[in-house]
Amino acid sequence: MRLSTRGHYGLKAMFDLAQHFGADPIPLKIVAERQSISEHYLEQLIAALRKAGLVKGVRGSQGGYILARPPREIYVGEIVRVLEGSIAPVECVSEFKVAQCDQADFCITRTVWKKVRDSIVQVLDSISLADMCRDEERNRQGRESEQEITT
Amino acid sequence: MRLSTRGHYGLKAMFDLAQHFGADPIPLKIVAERQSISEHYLEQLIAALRKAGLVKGVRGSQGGYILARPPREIYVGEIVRVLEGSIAPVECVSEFKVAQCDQADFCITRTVWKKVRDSIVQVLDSISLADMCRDEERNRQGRESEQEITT
DNA sequence: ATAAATCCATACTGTTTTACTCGGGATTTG
DNA sequence: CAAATCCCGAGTAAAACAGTATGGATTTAT
Repeated sequence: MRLSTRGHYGLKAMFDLAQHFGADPIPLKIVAERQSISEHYLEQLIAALRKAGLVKGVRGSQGGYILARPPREIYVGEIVRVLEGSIAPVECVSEFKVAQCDQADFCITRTVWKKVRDSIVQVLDSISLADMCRDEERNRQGRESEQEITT
Repeated sequence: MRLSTRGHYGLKAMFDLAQHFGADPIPLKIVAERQSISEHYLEQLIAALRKAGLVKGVRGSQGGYILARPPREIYVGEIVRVLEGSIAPVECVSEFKVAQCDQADFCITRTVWKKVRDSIVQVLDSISLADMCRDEERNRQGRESEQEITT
């Protein structure tokens, strides 16, 4: 019941772009370094995200990547779907494909997986990159005030 | 974001044992046939379930497998954990192992995966085999009364 | 105009996991 | 004793994973 590194790294990278969201594009090299991901590998992942319209690439020197929409309009669910495919614990409850299992209508185990899928979707589609940035900010402040107390 | 066939088949088999739960053990051959699973492969899965104390094996002719506890006391989450390991979309939010990621405390993407994990756990740990049998029964009756109307 | 920085694209590769298969031994019942 | 069944360990082909490698296209700075 694992995500591959694609979704894992991809979200890290998108979160990085969200944290540094602004007018200027951010070179992938920087993102890869900050997030400790192989640059070449990350290139493949971001290519998928670009084709899906989640980021824009700016070529040439001083180029880089920039979110195609503001962080508040990009949800984790979108990112995961692009990089991992349909969110579904087993194939017969895929969000996209039609179920080819002949007992689909009767199969009770299937309803279990559907419930799992729906609960995952509910979580992923309710968290935006902006939400994550806000949480990060809160965490950071929490850590800093702890520092003040102990210092 | 997929389950392997281990969890998928394993739940099917356990549900089959629950549906036919009684005094007599059920040969794996029957379960495998009913659920369309390779018998040899299922043997490996049920071995794990037996070692985990979820089913009991009865050797010899007229032998088979039987649930170690009544269906109402066996939850889907247990079965999945035995066959798939800790429920966790990424390793750093495993239920068991300690996180070895050095930025664990700070990493915001990690909190996303934690939320996903918790929502999956909540679903899987709230459905018992008895719940599934009850749903199956309801479904069956629904289909039958539909038949009556249309006939 | 050229060099550097960056994105973009395709192909290749070693390792691990998956989903089995195979062969045989141990135990119980009729 | 024979049949049915559980029990156990090894082997294996194919796919997926997690990258590498190589080089071309485009833009900016000097």
